[in-house]
Amino acid sequence: MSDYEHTCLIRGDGGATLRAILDQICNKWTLLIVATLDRGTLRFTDLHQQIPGISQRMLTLTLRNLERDGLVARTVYAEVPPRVEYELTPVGKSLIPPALALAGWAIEHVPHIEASRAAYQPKSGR
Amino acid sequence: MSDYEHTCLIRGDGGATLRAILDQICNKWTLLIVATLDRGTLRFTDLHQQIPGISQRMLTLTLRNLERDGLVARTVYAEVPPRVEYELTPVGKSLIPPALALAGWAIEHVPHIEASRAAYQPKSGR
DNA sequence: CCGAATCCTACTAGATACTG
DNA sequence: CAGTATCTAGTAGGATTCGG
Repeated sequence: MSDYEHTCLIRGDGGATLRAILDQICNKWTLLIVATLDRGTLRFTDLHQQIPGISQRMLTLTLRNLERDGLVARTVYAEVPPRVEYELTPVGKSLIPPALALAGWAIEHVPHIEASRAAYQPKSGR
Repeated sequence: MSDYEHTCLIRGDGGATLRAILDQICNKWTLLIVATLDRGTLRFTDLHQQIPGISQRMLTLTLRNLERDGLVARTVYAEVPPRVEYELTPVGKSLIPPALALAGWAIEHVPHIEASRAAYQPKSGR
C-alpha cells in the first residue's frame, strides 16, 4: 500500500492530535522512562539512577503525566520507609513497538543526517 | 521477538541520539511538512497554504532544518519571479513509515488517553 | 525514600513589518 | 514569490530547598 493514502493520518486534523501525543512523548524524558520501565517494575530511586542526568523534578513531572495518561501505573505501599513502584500499563507497553520503529529509523539514519549537517552550507547569510 | 532486547535502541546512549532526532521531528511543524511533501514537490507558497496556521518564519526555519539534515531538497530556479521548490529526499521519504506507525498508535490510543486524563485524580495535593 | 515548592534561565514559536 | 529581521510571550527544564 502506498504512503499517500495514509499520510492523512499525520495530516489528519491539521496534525493537532498527533502533535499533542508527540509533544507528550518527545518531552525529553518520557520515552526514556517508558523504555526503562519496559524492563520491569521499578521504584522511584531506581528510575532516578537508571536514567542518567534526570532531575528529581523532571522524573516526578514526567511520571505524573504518564500516570495521568494511563501509560504508567503508580503503586504506593504504606510502609516505613515509603515505597512507590512504577510499571507500564498495557497501553504503555503498546507504545514500545512504534517507538522502536522510530528509534530504528533514527539510529539507521543518524550517520546520513550528521554527514548532511556537516556538509551543509547555508546559501544566504547564516 | 521480545521488546526487551530492543529497548536498548531507545536507551542506547542514554537516549541522547534518539532524542536529538525526536526533538527535530517533534518541533510542531516538521512532521506536518514532511507528510505534506510526501504528496509531491511543492513551492513555498503552496506549503504555506496547505499547512494551516504556520507562519512564514516557522515554515522557513523548519524547511532549513530539514534541508540541513538532508530530508528535504531545495531547488531554486533563477527566474523572475523567483521560484523555489521543495521535495522529499529518499531519506525524508523513509521517515514516513515509522512516523505513520507512531501516528497510528496515537490515533488508536487517543480515546483511552483522554478518558484516563478525565478520570485522573491527583492523589496528593495539587 | 519519595516527593512538592520555588526560583531561574534558555529556548521556541508567534506576530508583524520589511526586502531582493 | 520567497524569504529576513525584530520583538515578545510562553514553556520546558535545571538547581535548590523543604516536607511527610
